Amino acid sequence: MGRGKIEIKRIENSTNRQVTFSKRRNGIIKKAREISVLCEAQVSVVIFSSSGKMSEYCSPSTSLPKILERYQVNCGKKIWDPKHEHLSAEIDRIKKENDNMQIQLRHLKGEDLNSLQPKELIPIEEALENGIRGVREKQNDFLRMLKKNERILEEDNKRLTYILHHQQLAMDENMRNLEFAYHHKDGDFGSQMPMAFRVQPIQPNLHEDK
Amino acid sequence: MGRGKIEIKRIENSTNRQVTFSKRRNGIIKKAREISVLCEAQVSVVIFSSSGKMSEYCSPSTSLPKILERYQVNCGKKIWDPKHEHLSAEIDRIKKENDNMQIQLRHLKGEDLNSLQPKELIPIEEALENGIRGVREKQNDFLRMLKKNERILEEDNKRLTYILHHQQLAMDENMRNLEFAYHHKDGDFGSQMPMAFRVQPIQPNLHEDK
DNA sequence: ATCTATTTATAATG
DNA sequence: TCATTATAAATAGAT
Repeated sequence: MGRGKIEIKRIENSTNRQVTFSKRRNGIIKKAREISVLCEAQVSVVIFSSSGKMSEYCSPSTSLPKILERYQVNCGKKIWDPKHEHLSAEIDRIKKENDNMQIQLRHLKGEDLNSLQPKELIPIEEALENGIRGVREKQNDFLRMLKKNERILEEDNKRLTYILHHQQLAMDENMRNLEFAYHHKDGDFGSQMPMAFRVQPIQPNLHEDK
Repeated sequence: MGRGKIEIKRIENSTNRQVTFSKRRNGIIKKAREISVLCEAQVSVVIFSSSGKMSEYCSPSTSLPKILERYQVNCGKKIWDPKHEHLSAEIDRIKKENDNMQIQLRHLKGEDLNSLQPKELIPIEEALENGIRGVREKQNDFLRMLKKNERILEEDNKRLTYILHHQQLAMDENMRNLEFAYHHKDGDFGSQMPMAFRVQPIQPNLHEDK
């Protein structure tokens, strides 16, 4: 139905194929809609283009799950059975894996050792020794880091204290000079110098955080 | 498309409706087959007549479950049945459990410790110490058992050696008596006494087995 | 997208 | 249900 007749075989020209797909897909979906109205049929159409785009039609008053339900009842094919089997197998596989790990864990925790032969204890002992070595190493790393941090902070502290001390001395000197100057001009102006200007050395609690 | 145009609305005449259904159903399925060949599309069509009769088309090289799988992936709608959902949930649960154990195991083996805080190392260390204590205890048990076994075997050995020694003496005594008797009767019959009767003490290698 | 010559589907009929 | 056929609808190819 068109300017020329076409054979029903793959359309090689990709543009043509794409165009034909669009037209015919619309055609099918229109027909599906029509038959469902004209004849009270329940229709489900799902179409994937070669590029993966999906189109769908489903009669009003129903839904894909309902259609599938009827499908299974009707033709006896269990649509989901293969999927179920696959999932069940997967579960078995994972559970087995799980059990093995469970056993390994219990052994490492020193439980259920009665079922083991003396030779089987050796790799477990080695693993535990490796483990404890690793953990202790990490702990030492942390300790070293803390110590180093502490040392740096202490040095900072010392430096700051030193600077503060010298500032203090300088300020005291200034004060004395000011007081001297004002006493010898027009009275004790120096006594109005606010206390806030006096520097207080502080000891921040630097060792506590992180 | 026919002798007359028809409105797209329910066909009231039931015979007519049935006939139209047959024709249009064939038409749709033909079109579905055509588009899937012409355009490499994957198509699934399921049609129920008002009387409940089912017709189906599915592109070659695919199947309803596959189409539905893609459908779900595409539009996100969950159309699988409760059983399926249950299994999926189960898998998720077990996988999570698995991951947790995996992490625990790796930590106990002293791996992946960098992601941990110092405080988190403490329970791991304790678990490892417990574990190694358990393993060493078991090893000591085995050792004690072996020592005990050895002691028992040694005592047995001593006892057996003692008995053998006395049997030897008794047999030597008998031999002498026999030789004496035969020398004084009709010749040296005693020299034909087979050597096999002479008892050899044996030292079975009891410490090696098990 | 839109157009149109032609093919195809199908409504009516037997 | 099947075959025929006149006509509506779909669409291939062109623009």
